[in-house]
Amino acid sequence: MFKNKMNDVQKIIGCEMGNKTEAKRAELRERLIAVAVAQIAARGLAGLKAREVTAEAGCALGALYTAVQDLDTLVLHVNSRTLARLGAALHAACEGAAAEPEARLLALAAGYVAFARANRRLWSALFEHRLPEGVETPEWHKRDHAVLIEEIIAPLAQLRADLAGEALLMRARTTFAAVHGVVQLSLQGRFVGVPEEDLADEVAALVRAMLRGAHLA
Amino acid sequence: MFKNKMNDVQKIIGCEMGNKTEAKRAELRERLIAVAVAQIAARGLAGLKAREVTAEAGCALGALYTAVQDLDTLVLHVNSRTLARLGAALHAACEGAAAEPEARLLALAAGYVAFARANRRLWSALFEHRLPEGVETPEWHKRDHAVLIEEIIAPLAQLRADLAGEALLMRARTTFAAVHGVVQLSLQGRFVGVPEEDLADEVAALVRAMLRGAHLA
DNA sequence: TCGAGTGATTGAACGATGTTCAAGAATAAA
DNA sequence: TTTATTCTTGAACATCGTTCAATCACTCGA
Repeated sequence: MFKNKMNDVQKIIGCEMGNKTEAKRAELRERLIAVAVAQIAARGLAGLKAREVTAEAGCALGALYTAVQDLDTLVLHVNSRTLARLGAALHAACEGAAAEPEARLLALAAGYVAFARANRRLWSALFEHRLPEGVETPEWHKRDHAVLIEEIIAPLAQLRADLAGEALLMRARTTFAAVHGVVQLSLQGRFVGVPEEDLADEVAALVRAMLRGAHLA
Repeated sequence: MFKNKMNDVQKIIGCEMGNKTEAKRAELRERLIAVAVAQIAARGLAGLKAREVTAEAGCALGALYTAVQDLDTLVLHVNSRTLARLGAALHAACEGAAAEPEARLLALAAGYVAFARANRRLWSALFEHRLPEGVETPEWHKRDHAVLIEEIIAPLAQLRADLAGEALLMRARTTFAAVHGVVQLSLQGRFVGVPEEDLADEVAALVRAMLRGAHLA
């Protein structure tokens, strides 16, 4: 009866699964994610529909639920892709700047603004999306968020030799969150947001103010 | 044929409408808003359902669409109530602080953090809610957002005598947005957010850094 | 007071949506 | 080839917001 039944470990590792099945499943998942990226980029997170994604990916509606767990999980995959691209953009911005920590942090903030403007809907989806209450974000996706603060830490450490470890990490998070807040309210077109044409200047002014303040701490 | 038909102006002013009808309509709207406030406070914005709201308010499902335009419009009314309470809280925080502008801005930020924590879901709804694409926020609701930056302007003007008018307003928006960003990412429990127990301290540190930086501008 | 006219209320119906599932097809192991 | 297992399919289901024809309540002039 259990002759051909894989146990849980084998399922997870997938070592006994046929190559054809495995490959097709992976390819379908890839296609679904690519289509979802396109849909969110074109019509926003709320414009992502299970029926449209599967139709465009060339599979039945139900196939989505074997390729990925959920429509929510599909969004997480899309967000992971976006975070990877954002991470690359921030890394490039940092590398391209002068070595002084002030210049690096200003370049990072400018890079963040540029990426958000150039990838509005995909960037918005990163923070619009909410899992249903009680559902915890899977670990593989949590880790992908690290790119948002990774590049901040080194230049911030140079400016704040008194900070290290947890305290430094915390200040990096706060710095990112402050810049992010200005960008988000502006690009959402909120009443209290800064007009988009002034966004870059205001973010630069904010970063400079934070840096001068930090310097004297 | 048109003997009893009110024209548009009369409709808007409502002077020819019977008192009973008018009163009932207003009372129903009030009840719906109150129930919606309770539902969002209890289960979040996503937990607001037309059928539950109307059932709890004691009216039929369809009545919601004569009392308010939309479920979205009902949320706007809820948000306006929340903004009014938030405005009062910020005003009180400002009044209760010392006269020095630094103390006032720190008190405002602390008041914002306290309100957000004490009214999590209602506060979240202020920024979670999005109107369908292409639908513009009505003017009456836009105005209610002013409370978010009103109290910031005076103390900020004292610190930055070089700023006035549009430039001052813009810097007030940026200051709010920066603080808001830190609070939002933290209370959402995002990976890059500051742990909630450190939120108050981090926000205070951010405000102090921005103030010192602004001082030297 | 009364009757016609107007708008409000009702709840069934509609369309859209995410998700499930039984049946059939495809694949892998024996 | 045979058999067990998994994948695929698309109809069905549950749950939304919203509409609408029928009914009701109210207002106002006569």
